[in-house]
Amino acid sequence: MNLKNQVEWALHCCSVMMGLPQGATLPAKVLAEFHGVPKEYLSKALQSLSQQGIVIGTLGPNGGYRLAKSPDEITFLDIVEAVEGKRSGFSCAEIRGNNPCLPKKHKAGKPCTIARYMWQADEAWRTSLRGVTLAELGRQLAEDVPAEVLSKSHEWLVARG
Amino acid sequence: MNLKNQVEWALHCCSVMMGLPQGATLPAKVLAEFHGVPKEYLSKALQSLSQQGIVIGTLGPNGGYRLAKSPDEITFLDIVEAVEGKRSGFSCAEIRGNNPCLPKKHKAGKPCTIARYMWQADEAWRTSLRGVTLAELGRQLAEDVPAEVLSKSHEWLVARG
DNA sequence: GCGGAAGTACTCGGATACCCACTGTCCGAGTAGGGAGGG
DNA sequence: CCCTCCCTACTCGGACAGTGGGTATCCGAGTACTTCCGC
Repeated sequence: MNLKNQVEWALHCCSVMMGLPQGATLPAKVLAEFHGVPKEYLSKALQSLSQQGIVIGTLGPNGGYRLAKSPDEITFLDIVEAVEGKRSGFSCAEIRGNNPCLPKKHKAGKPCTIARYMWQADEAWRTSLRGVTLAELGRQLAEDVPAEVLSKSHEWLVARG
Repeated sequence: MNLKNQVEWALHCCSVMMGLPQGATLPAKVLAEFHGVPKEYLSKALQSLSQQGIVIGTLGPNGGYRLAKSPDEITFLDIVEAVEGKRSGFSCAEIRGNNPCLPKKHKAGKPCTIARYMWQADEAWRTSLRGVTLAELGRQLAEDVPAEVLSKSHEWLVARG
């Protein structure tokens, strides 16, 4: 049940886009170089983010991506769902319906009890992700990463953006 | 990031094994018939449960599987982890290490900030699953499923076990 | 009639093919900027 | 000198192969029951 690598890449990309000056953009090529991942493949993740309205892609020279919303309006869940899809990790195949003792009358009452518990856990996962915004990530990064590295990275990105 | 079908099957199998008389066993063949799934493949899930000490497999005629512990000592998490593995769904590839602005000195301090948040969500998921025991599932099933269906299923299984 | 041993049928357990989705890559559509030419 | 038009180069966006894990299946190892034979 591994999440795709794209999820990790998308999160890191949003993280660096957060530090951009207002209106500035970063091309996928630069983001890929910065993270050491294949450019063409990373662009697929960015496309997903673009389709979900999390980032905005601009064409032409000096084009690229930038965040579509304020960092405190973008949660981890938004990014994860954009790349990974919104449906639950647990899919109920309704195998209880194969029970030979079940009357033909398709009761179709509540959803499967087991699935409910699994979805409940899934919701706990989503709630946890929903509680973390990009702004929060930015504050935490400022604590974890040396200021020098942050500023040098910032310059490196702006110079190439 | 879908979970395997095996997880669903394993949960359902544990659910029906819970109702067995003390010491009685259910062969994989019967469990497969009851749930309408391929026997040979289901047995792989049961093997995983067996290796984790959740169920006990008995060989020979009248052999089969039975729970290894009391239903209130078995959680959803035990079953899910037995089939799906214990490692987190999010794997950090440490792409932050590819940052060209990073000094050569490998700081290797805290783990990646982004990964920490993802693992935190993963832990919330596990905590939710850890809070549901088979006994709890049994109580909920007694509410959701008509008593007639439960008793007929019970008879059907005991007759073939 | 009783005990023991061999045979048998049934079970689990691991080893073996198949297939879809994630991974990785490519090329085309579209646009913004720059330069050349004319007024 | 300034405006307009065209061209180029760069960007994103969708379409195309390769590979690993999940899915499905098979056959062998091992055991408990049954049955048969000898005592």
